[in-house]
Amino acid sequence: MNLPEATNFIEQFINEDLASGKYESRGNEICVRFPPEPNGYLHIGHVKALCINFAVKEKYDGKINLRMDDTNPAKEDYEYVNSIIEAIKWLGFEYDNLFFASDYYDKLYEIAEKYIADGNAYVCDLSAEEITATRGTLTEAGKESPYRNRSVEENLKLFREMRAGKYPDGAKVLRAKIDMSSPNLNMRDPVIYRIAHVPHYRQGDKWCIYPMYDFAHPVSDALEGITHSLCSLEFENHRPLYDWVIEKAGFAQPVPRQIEFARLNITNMLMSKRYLKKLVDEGFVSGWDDPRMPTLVGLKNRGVPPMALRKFCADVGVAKNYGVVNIAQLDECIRDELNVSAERAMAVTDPVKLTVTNYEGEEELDFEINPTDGSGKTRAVKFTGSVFIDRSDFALEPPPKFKRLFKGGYVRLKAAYIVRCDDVKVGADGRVEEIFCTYFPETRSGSTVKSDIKAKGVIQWVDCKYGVDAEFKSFKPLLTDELYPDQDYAERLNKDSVSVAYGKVEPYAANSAEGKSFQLMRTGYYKVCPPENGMARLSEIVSLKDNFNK
RNA sequence: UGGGGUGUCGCCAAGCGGUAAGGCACGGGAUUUUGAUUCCCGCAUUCGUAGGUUCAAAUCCUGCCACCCCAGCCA
Repeated sequence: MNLPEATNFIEQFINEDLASGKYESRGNEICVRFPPEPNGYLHIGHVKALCINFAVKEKYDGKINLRMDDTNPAKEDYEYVNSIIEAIKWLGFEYDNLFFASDYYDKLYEIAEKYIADGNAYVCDLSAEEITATRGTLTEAGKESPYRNRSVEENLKLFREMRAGKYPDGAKVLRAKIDMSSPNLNMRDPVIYRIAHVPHYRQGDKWCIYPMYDFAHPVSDALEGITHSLCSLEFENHRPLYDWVIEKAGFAQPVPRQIEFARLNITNMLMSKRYLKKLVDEGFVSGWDDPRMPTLVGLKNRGVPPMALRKFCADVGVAKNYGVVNIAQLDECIRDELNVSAERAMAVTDPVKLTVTNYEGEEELDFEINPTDGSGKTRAVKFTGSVFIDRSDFALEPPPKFKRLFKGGYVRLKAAYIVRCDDVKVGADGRVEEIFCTYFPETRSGSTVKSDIKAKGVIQWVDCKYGVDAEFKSFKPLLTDELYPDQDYAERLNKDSVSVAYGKVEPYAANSAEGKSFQLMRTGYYKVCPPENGMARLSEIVSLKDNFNK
């Protein structure tokens, strides 16, 4: 199932809770949730959270909810919720329920009134700037708001008026009454409701006050009966508030427990929604699904198999250390998946003509579709004795250990014959223009005839008569020097991030369905794109390992 | 300088008092009609650091050092 095994410390907490008998009243059912805010597309960083949560669900035979954490109407939209649902489906995950925090607005409001009634919340008239100014600093306590001790009646009246739309944005907020001198800034009377005369994509104009994350999230978890609320490290400081909110709301035991883990970082991969959105908005990429994007649609569009992403997360594991995984590890997972699933095809990205001078006519040869899947299946490849080979497969002056072709040398044309290079036509500029060879009929691929002729290497080729013109596009990753570049990042990210080569490819690959992936031998894994003016087009998913050029 | 976290191989990461898993990367070898794959083999006497407790410590205690997070009416 490709689920992370290393959920170790998370499992430890869950096991503790289970052992304590905390969940006996609920049949010991473990319930988790994946709570994205629908304000952007899911990216590879989210896959980690998804994998961890689904691993827990699987391990404990529990339940998992997908919950849209949509409490900020200014940023959210259906476009995003749909994309999130599709991305999760693409990864092959099946959640038990789809919920929306916005469906809890009534309940949330009710709890807010309870807070007021219990003296745990108050309406504050301070401006945002004033609240910031009175919050104190890391080392100094904050000052209590002059509105902190309003009566329950007044608070209730004011809060209801806020809801009724009597006040403009920013005029008032509802604050939790906790401790202005807490060393944890999150406990210094955090705002839990703000006024925003902004229509909500699902609730329309029903509300003009919206709950804040710190209030809505714990309550949502509790309402759904979540037992373990897994989130990233930056919420550690919020945990006391998380617990406070649930306790004061009066939820019955067992209440959810928040557990934090380190989020995923990958070298050379930008993982901040904010920057990704900027790349899209400013047109540096074609969209959220641009193949250079680390979004799931981007990765999908590039041709990355979903299971490669899952395996990657499983390999990387879960911990609380801040870490940056080398992208080589991701690439390896992608190759690993494609190695057994992608058919092989021959292509040359820098063609040089090779003529077999003693060959006449044409024939069909058997070409193994995928030597690693154990099927042994072959397909036919036409050969006319006149082919293109890659420039890098021939050397005027072969370097040591060179296994490919050079004058006087022997090499096997993959799936065909061993040939010997007799002559080379070199242009005035020193470039090889054509290679002339002799072939040996008894060395035909698959032949049982014994032959003393041996070749050290095998090279690929595309027949001159049948080969198809092709464009090979490669995407370099969106490079960053640091994780969150301050400026010029978009220019740098975009610079040279696409490169194109033109060459020849077998008609088999050229005529394959769009989206099919091939391993272009000794080059990389490529995805078939729709052809344009008679030219086949393939785009790189990930390059192959190359021990020679290293 | 307050609080909350984290420090184990180049990069992730197990380990929870009994003498350092695994993956990626790297190096070497074997097989190979992809210099791919596969397959072997190697790769931390050492766990941020300094002390202490113990027959025994990466694991317990103490001090120190480094890095990350927190002062949104974002999530």
